[in-house]
Amino acid sequence: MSVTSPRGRPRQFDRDVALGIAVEVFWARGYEATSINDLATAIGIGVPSLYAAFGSKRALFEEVVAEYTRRHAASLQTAIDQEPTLTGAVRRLLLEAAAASTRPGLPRGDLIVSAAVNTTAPEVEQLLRKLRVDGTATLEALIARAVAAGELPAGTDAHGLAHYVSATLQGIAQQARDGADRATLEKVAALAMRAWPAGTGD
Amino acid sequence: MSVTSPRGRPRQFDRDVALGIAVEVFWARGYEATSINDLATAIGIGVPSLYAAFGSKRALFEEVVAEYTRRHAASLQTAIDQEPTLTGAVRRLLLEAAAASTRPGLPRGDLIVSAAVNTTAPEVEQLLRKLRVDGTATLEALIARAVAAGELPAGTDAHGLAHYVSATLQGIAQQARDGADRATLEKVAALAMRAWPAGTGD
DNA sequence: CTGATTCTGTAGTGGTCGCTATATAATAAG
DNA sequence: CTTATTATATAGCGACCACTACAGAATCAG
Repeated sequence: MSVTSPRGRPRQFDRDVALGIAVEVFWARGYEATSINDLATAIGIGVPSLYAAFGSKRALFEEVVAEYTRRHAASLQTAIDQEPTLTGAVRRLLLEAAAASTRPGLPRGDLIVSAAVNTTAPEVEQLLRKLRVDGTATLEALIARAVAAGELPAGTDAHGLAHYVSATLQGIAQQARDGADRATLEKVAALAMRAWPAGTGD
Repeated sequence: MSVTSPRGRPRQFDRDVALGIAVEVFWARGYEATSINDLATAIGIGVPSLYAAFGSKRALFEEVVAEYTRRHAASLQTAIDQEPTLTGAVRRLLLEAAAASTRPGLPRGDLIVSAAVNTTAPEVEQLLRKLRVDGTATLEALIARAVAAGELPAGTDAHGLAHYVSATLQGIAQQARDGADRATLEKVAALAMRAWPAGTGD
């Protein structure tokens, strides 16, 4: 009963599959360098079908960003939920970024970091920038809380430390785009943890 | 005598000034988002004059990259030449990246890092990628030499450490583009040095 | 069946891109 | 002056961009 046939000619492709393909194309080539024609060809449909299903390039990209986050992004929230300490969560976040940025069969790097760096569409650039800045702010709040809770030393600079971790995460994604392999980036992640207040570990 | 008038109608603009303007426009907007028309307008000349002086968009961009490096880039070589230790040179490099990425009146971030991230011109992307990768390789060689010379501990992973420093440099540039101020990025640079083998200092 | 509805393929729209043909303006050489 | 040479401005080239008008195809309800 939940799947009642809608009226009219049925769509000849799976919208979710199409969205997944769009994620990979945008991830690999970026927002501006990906044309509607590229997407339609990769999905295997005509251009008007793509517009009927997703509205516009911008709207599709917004769906792509959400879907990418769901499927592929190393999540700060997941790390927090599953690690007992913030120190462990951050180390895990860095290691997962190294792995996720070099997954065989998937584009390298991070869509949020590199898909809209220098575009003629400022709103798209701003969309990803906001996600990055919000992530840093969330991290800063978590660090401040950990300091207050005594997990991290009093006097820890939450603002600087959050920006340091974000910079390292983005640097790892960039290095992956430039060809660094997973082992190298995991070393980068491990090295980065040496600057963490508690030292090298938990 | 060195400045003899060439034959024909003289050029009505200063080529070096024009190049400097092109550096700032490409630095601010990136390779692909900057049109020939944008450049000609910013310089204050017509499009054919720009082509007569610089050949093509690609050729102009190559000159821009060289000029940018000369005028604005924090130089590893300069840091090496002026600092007695590699440790000091790297710290200086990181701090100068923080400053150079947030200079008032100039575009934020680093042209080499962000001007050609996702383009339809693979050769341009490759040009900047090569500069980044070569920089990392140079750093790795310097670290290996410092280990051999006893400045850094035996067993130091030159490959991982070089990629860590490069990742941090690129992360600093990205954060600057996202709005981080100089003081914050200098804290990031200082934090990054805590992962350096010799500890926090020189 | 008819009629309403929705999707799909063809074939465009106007706009911008990098680049250039052409004519004219400005200089030096003779 | 004339002639050669170089720079400039106008105007436009073909290619691609995001996007869509329109007609036909495929499904529904009745």
